[in-house]
Amino acid sequence: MTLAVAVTSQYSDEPKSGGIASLIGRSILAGVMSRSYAPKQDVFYEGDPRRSVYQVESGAVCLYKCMPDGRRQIFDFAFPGDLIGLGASAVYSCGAQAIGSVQLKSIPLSRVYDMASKDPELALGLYHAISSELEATRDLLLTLGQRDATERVAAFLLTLSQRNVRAGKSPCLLTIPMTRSDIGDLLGTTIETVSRCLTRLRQQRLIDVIRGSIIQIIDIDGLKALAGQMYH
Amino acid sequence: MTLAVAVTSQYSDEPKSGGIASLIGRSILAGVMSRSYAPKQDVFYEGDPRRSVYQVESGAVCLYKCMPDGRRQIFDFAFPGDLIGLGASAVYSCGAQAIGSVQLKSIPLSRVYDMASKDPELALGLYHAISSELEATRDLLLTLGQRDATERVAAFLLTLSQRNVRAGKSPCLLTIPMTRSDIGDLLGTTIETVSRCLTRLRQQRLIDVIRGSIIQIIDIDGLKALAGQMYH
DNA sequence: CGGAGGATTGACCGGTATCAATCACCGTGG
DNA sequence: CCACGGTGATTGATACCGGTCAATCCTCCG
Repeated sequence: MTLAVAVTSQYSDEPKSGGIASLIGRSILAGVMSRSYAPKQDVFYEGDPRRSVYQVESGAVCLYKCMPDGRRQIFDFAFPGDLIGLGASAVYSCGAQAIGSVQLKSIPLSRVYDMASKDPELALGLYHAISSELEATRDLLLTLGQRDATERVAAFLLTLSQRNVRAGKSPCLLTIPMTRSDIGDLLGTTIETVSRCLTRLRQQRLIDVIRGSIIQIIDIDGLKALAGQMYH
Repeated sequence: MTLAVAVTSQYSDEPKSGGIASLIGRSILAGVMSRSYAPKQDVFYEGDPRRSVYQVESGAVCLYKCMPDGRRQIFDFAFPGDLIGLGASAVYSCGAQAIGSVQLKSIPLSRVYDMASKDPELALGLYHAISSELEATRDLLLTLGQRDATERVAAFLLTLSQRNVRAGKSPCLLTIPMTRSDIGDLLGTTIETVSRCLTRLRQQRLIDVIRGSIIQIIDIDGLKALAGQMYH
């Protein structure tokens, strides 16, 4: 059995950075104190020198990039266990901002690379972590390029559902920590459209909006069908 | 000087896989025979077991994913020197198809991983290669999520321009190997809209469409301004 | 020269952005 | 404990960008 197969089977089912996160967690992040961030507080800005990698302990962080005129595109939300800040270039290629109150562990990138240069398994772990991010980003790209507004919202809810499953929680009871504006900036639409799509999904008896920030999925298969499958 | 800095400075300016490509090229791909692919021929399909990594010798390849109903999202075009097929999961997460006639070198992934498991520098090189892909994908995501049709086409032309520069060619004389349909599937619009935006850019004296597949950029700064900067 | 595929242009329509008003939720202070 | 205020969410009316359908044009080859 080659390392390729071993590595692949180890990480292929990780939606995001779970595999490498635990790897780094075991070898490096263990014992590191976590720091608190207030809602809306920036963890790092796009263009800052890339000094640290962070692991979310609690709360949610969004990764985004802004255009000169203020338009904002969110690339992903990071939840407990996820790593943020990995990348090849010398500066962060996107900013990171706390959604609510957040706790993060941080580790100097130089130390990560230092260890990775002596430990091929760790280096390949970094490779796999970024690969997973790339796949998730491509999925979102497919969503923005090909799906209409309702399908986008459905797809978004399904990724939240999958994250719940990964975290050992119910796939159908979603707590939404981010605002409609954040969702809009992720899906390339507006607050109003997100809201309208949610009511449409509610009217179709696919979901139930318990309290704005709490959404219950009633018909997850119907939701998957609407989003265009691909969520096996 | 830590390895982190060394590695960063070595790769940070590579828009895509140039750094790792040359690294792999030197160590592995040297001497490998290249194989020809006919226009529209598939290199690999989404879902195929991930066995090989390819380097484009000549021509252009598109990476894409299709939805059940036939909608297609192109993630990127690969040009000579670019690597395709890297990734963490056991199967290809997207398909690859030749745009015109194409020549590719291929190398078994197992061999790459085999070497990477003994050579941390190579492993970190894979990490950097994927990181660059991620950054390019995020840029496209920003384009699809936030820019209108004309801005998207402008941004697309500018990335082609940058690739030209990277290949040592003129930044303002673009040869477009892909069809309008391909461009539309990259930008999340239709053939007609792409065409209309090109004529609009022509009317604004920003470009000149020499012959459908040959476009001259007249005012590259104007084009950058229209796309919303970010192309320093 | 003629045919075929791709590109352009036009007419029309629908989905989504925009602008605006109302509503719901939650923390604060009376 | 309740009234109040502020922020975020929902809903409605309207405009417009871009998708769709259709016709014509261009370019490349046979």
